[in-house]
Amino acid sequence: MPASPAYQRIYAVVRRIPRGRVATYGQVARLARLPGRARQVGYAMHALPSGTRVPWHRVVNAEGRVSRRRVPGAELTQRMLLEREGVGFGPGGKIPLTRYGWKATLRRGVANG
DNA sequence: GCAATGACGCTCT
DNA sequence: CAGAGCGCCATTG
Repeated sequence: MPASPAYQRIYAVVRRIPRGRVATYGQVARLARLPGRARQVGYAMHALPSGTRVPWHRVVNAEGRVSRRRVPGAELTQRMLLEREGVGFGPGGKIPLTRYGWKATLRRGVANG
């Protein structure tokens, strides 16, 4: 069963995250035209199958940290994948979003900075 | 349909 | 900068 349309948009946005950068759940939600549904973004990530091509590991929370998950240790995997792409972690395991944050660019004629 | 859960974010202190 | 509280609402049982 295909994922919900909303999920498809979320995945589409996540796929646009460039390598070596990260986006926040809220950011992805807004880019997916689902403002305020940051939680659902996380839920969509949780619903991803193993072996997916969606770079879910490039999605972190607003604090620039890897969110705690139900399964301990899995967060280390995400961190590993990010470091492998060149994303650096600061003290406290926080990623400086000012440096590695994805500067989102909306398509479809939406003006961007 | 109802109640509980959750890979979150913003505001206030 | 760090911690606590409230709001958000789709998904799940």
